[in-house]
Amino acid sequence: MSANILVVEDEPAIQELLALNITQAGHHPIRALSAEIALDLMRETIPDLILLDWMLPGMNGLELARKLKSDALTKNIPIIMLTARGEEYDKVRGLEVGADDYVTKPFSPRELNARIKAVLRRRAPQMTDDPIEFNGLRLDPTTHRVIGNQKTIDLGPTEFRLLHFFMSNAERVHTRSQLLDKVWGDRVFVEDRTVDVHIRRLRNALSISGHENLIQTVRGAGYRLSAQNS
Amino acid sequence: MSANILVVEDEPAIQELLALNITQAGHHPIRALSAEIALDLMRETIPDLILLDWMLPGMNGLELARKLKSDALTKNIPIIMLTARGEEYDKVRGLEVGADDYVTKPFSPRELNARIKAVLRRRAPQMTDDPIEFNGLRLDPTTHRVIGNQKTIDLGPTEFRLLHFFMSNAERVHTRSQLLDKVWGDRVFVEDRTVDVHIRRLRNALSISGHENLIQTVRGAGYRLSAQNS
DNA sequence: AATTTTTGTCATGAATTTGTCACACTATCA
DNA sequence: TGATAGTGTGACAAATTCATGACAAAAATT
Repeated sequence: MSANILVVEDEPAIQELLALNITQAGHHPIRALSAEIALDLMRETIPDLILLDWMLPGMNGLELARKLKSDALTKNIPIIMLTARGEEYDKVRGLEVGADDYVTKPFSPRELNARIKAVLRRRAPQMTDDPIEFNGLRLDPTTHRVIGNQKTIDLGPTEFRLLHFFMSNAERVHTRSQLLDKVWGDRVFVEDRTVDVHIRRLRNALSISGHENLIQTVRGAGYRLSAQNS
Repeated sequence: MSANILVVEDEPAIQELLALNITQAGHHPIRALSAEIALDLMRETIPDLILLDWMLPGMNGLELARKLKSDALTKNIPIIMLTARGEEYDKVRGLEVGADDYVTKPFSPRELNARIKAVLRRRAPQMTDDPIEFNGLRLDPTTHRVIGNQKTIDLGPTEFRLLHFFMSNAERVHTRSQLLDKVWGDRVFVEDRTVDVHIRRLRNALSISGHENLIQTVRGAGYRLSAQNS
C-alpha cells in the first residue's frame, strides 16, 4: 500500500535523507523546500501524509499546519511534525493545531518509518455519525438524509453508504477494490465493475441537486469525490 | 449541547492540552490529577463523560473504571481511556471493565474530539416523563394518553412505548434492533420483523388523526419519525 | 371462567434494490 | 487513423426488504 508523502523541509541534506527513507519504505516522496511551495504542490496532488518541519523560512510549520487543518480540502491529511531536539513545548503546540504525531531531530530512520506506518494505518477511513457537508451537499447519517440545494436526495442503502464514504474521504482517489472493501464490506463476491454501476446510480441521484459532477472518474485508478471540475 | 467532562490525568501538560481541547469543542472540563481526587469531585458533580488516563499514581485508571462501573450512580457515565502507545493488551482490558472507547497517546485533537462527540452522541437516547408535542401530536407519559387534532388515540402498551421513544428521538433513524433494545427492553427473544408489525399497528392507530405518515420507513436502515414527507 | 385485548410469528405478495451482462462510448497511444 | 483498454449506460433477472392480513398464544379484564 504505497502512499504519497509530502516532505516540507528547507534543509536539503535532511530532505534528501527523508526522501530516501520514504522511498525505501515503499512510498513516494514529494519534496517542498518551503510552506509556500508545499501549498502550490498540493493544488496538483493531495498527499496521503505530510512530514512537516517545525522551523521553516517564510511561513513556518505551525502556521502551515493550522492552515491545512482549517481547510476542508486538506484537513484530513495526517501530519507528522519534525521538531528540533528538546523542546517539550512543541509537543503541546503541535498536537494543538492538529498534528498527528511528531518526531524529534535527530531521528533514526527506523523510528521515522515506524511513525509513518502507524499514522498511515491509523488513517483508516473513518465513517463517523457526524453530519458531513461538502460543496453544498449535506449528509446526515443519524437521520439518513442527504440534502443538496434544498432538495432531498433519495438514495438506496448502498448508494448512501457509498456517498457517505466518499464524503468522509473527499478529494482522495479510491480504487474499485478499496470501495468494495470499505462500502460493501468483507463478503465480497462482487465484480469490480459493479462499482461503476453504483457510481452511475449515485451520480444520477445527485443530479437532481446539480451535483452530477461531484464524483469524478480517474481513468486507470478509480473514483474521487471532488469540488473541482477538472 | 454542552457537557461536563471529567479529565483524570496526572501529567499537567497533557491535562492542559485536554482541557483546552474540550473547551474548544464547546464542553466544560473538570480536572483531576488522580483517581482519588476524581472520586471526590464526583460527589459534587456527576460528569457526562470521563477521560481517564490508564496510568495514574495511586489508584490507576483501570481500577477507577471498574469501581465506577460497579456503582449504580456512576455506571452509566461513558469512559474514554487514554493509553500509552502500542499496548494492544490495554484495549481488551479496558473494554472489559466497561470503557466505551480508548485513545492512544499521542493523540490528535481532532481524533479526540471525534471520539468525545461520538461517545456523547451514543449516549442512550432518553425518554423522560415530560409531555412531548410533535407535529400536532401530543403525548403525555404521566397520563398515558395521546392526542392528535382533538382526537384521542388509543394505543396498546407496546405501541405507546414505541411512539414515546420515537417522539423523544424525532428525525432520527432507528434500526430494528435499536428499537427492540430501547422499547422492548434488554432480554428479548423477539424477531426483528416483529417491529414491522408494531409499526403498522402504530401507523394504523395514528391514522385517525391524520398522522399516518409520521413514521417513515427508511429502506435498509430502519424507521424514523419525521414531519417531512420524503 | 369467560371474554377481550395485546402480542409475537408467519406466509404472501408487492416494491425496491442489487449484481451482472451486452453494448456504446471515450481516452490514449502506436 | 485504428487499435485497445477503460468507462458509461440501459436492461433484466435474482435477491432483498417491507407491508399486510391472519392466527394462535399470552395477558389482562370482566
